[in-house]
Amino acid sequence: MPTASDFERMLRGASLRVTAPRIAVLSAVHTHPHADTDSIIGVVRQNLGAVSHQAVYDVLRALTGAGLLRRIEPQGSVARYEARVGDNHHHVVCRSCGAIADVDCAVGHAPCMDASDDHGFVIDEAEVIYWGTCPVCTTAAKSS
Amino acid sequence: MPTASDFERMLRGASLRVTAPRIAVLSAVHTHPHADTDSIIGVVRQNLGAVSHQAVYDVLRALTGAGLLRRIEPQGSVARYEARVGDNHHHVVCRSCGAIADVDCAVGHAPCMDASDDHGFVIDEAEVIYWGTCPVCTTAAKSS
DNA sequence: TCATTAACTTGACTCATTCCAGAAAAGACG
DNA sequence: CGTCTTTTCTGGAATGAGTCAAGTTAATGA
Repeated sequence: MPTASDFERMLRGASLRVTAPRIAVLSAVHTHPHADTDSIIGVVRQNLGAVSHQAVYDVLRALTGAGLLRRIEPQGSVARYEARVGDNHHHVVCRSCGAIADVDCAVGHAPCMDASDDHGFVIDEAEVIYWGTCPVCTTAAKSS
Repeated sequence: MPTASDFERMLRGASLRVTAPRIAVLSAVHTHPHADTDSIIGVVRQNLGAVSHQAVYDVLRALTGAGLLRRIEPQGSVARYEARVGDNHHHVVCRSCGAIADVDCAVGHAPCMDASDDHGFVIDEAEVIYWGTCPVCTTAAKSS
């Protein structure tokens, strides 16, 4: 788990100013992967006290733009954030409870990047979302 | 292009009642692939006159649930609908203008279905979105 | 044709996210 | 260390896609 000074280094590395809300948000996303904005606000407030929701939205956007965070928003869900960036990985989402888990890319280095017919598009990223049922919900469904 | 009676047959096949709004929505989505809800409302009203937005939302949900339409919502975009269902295909989205194009699945029958570590999830669908720049925006960027 | 039940209308409402303007703090520089 | 400039934070209002609820209308099937 990165420390506050690690977060500070990350911010400086991205030429972003170092502020308490930013460190708190970074830390919150690291400890709560795939959390939605509201949960992040809650965690940040637990650590810092009063922080406006606007500040958290701003920080999330700034950090996402700087590449320190990644924003994901599966259908039917609000925006969620995660700290794993730069390694091409994807997600499994549970249709029943909305749980999200990370999935490393199945097919090697730059996978799924081959569209059969790209219609002239210049493709720079392939985003994959697996839909299914998580272990908990699968068990619950069987026993009912 | 399917006719009104084709749409009627599709609705009956899904044991849904045949109503003017439903046929109009089906037709609108067929003629305007990847249209958002608002555009669909516009097209439907051009054909039928007054139709409440609620009716269109209801119809879209009913038809999506019945498998006659498919709902897609790329990040940063509102919900969009398309009529191509049942054939595993994906989408390319232009980062610049938001244009969407269909892409047939690159890797054969049930592709991308192999997550390297599924965390115990039972996966039933893999959704792929390619991000890039469409031909129009690529050209525009070059000439500037 | 009539009864039943699903679908549509209207209008208010929710809720994530964004916009705005002023106050505060951070970093740079002398 | 103190001032200046820029960026960030606060608080509140606004936006907009989508939903809820109650009542009316119309499709279906006997």
